[in-house]
Amino acid sequence: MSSDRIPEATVARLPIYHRALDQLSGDGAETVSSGRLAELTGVTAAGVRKDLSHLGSYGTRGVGYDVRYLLHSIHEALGLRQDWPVVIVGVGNLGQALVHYRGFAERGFTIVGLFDSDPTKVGTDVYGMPIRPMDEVADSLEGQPDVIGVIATPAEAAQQVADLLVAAGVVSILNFAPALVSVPDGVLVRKVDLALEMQVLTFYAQRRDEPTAAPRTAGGSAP
Amino acid sequence: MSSDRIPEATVARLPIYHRALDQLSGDGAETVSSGRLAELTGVTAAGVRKDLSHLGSYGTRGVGYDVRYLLHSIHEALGLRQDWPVVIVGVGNLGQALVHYRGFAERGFTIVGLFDSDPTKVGTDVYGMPIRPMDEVADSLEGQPDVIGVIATPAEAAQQVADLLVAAGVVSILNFAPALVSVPDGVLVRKVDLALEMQVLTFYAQRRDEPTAAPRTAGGSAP
DNA sequence: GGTTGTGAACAAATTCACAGCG
DNA sequence: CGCTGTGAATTTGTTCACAACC
Repeated sequence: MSSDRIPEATVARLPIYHRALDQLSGDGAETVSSGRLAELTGVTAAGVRKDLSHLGSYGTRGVGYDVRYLLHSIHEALGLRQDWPVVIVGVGNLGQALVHYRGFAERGFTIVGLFDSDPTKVGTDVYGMPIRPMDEVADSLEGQPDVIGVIATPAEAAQQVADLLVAAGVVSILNFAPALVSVPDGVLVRKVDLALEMQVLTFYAQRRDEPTAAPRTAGGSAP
Repeated sequence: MSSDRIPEATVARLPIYHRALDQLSGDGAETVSSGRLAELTGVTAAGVRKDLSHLGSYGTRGVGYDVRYLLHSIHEALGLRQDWPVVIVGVGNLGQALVHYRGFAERGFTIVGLFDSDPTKVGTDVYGMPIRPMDEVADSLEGQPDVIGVIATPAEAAQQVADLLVAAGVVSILNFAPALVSVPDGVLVRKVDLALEMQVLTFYAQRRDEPTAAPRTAGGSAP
């Protein structure tokens, strides 16, 4: 159903479909079946159909989905029509990796500011962008709506940085620091924890040969 | 129940409890209640109790959980008693970020090899570790059991690298490339997608002021 | 008193299976 | 005939509420 609210689990898979469709589109494919999308994404065919049905994007029975139309629908649904300004706080290796990350620019994320508390970093450039001191965060966002703040600092600084970002008017935060940050209502936070997935992996790895539990060839948000 | 299989959702939260307990332990706390753990992790108190009940780790009614004992239990459950050797393939910014990542060494992950296909990188050092050519992956893992392979290459190379790792005997893979990799049965794969969470964020961000769906202050695996 | 452990109720997500349609 | 869309069944996960216990 098109008008229903899209389930969280489905939302988490939309970027995966988006990527697959992007590739299919680049390869010149006109249509794609749920079965083929299943292969490309690791979701089951029925799962693909259910997910897509929430978008209201109609496929054609006996044929499949129109690649360009579906890509467009998901693009819109994810809010990727507009460009999203991003500020990155903490320009260590992870921060730099994010600056260089191709996927960002490709998907409409524009980095508008880099900030770090380390005075030896402030003033230097990363990819032509100057690293600025923390106390300039608020000023630099003056008048910019819908800015996404990225926390790429050590865990200890995370809450402080989150407070700073919120004070500067940021309403969406992606937190790479391995720490829980609390924010006022109305501010969205999502977190990515590099070590967490590794630890989940060891949980299943050590049980690999035991007769017990069936693990999974699953990914962070796959099958 | 101690003997039941631990639900996947619970497993995904164990590292979060582990971190909170690590901190509590460092602060000298002897016991902790499910309510306090809830505050520290963003899980509900009842959720904490249910999760911990799967470990069979008994708390004490009226008192709470013994911090050190619980930390130990989770440590064991996650398989962190042993040291896990890790090879990183792809030493771009992300690969380097992983090499520098404090959390890794702290949790018993030891990087035993860095590999890259770029000849200008091969031979150079990162943090005292030499970057080696791809064709040495198999040799370098000779006789090493339980190695975890990390894919930190661009998407195009991911499948190829996965094949290489599997051929070298790796049975657990953490994939940071935004691509699905397929592996034989018995090989575990988990994936982390840096851009995915950002796109999920924009999905909810654009709906922020609409009268519709209630978003979430949720994180990748939180409330 | 405070806090755990858990069955029972509820909600969300996945899988099945098939009718419906091009 | 092939493939979508979807109700129904199933599984998985979360929340509630309270008895059991220190």
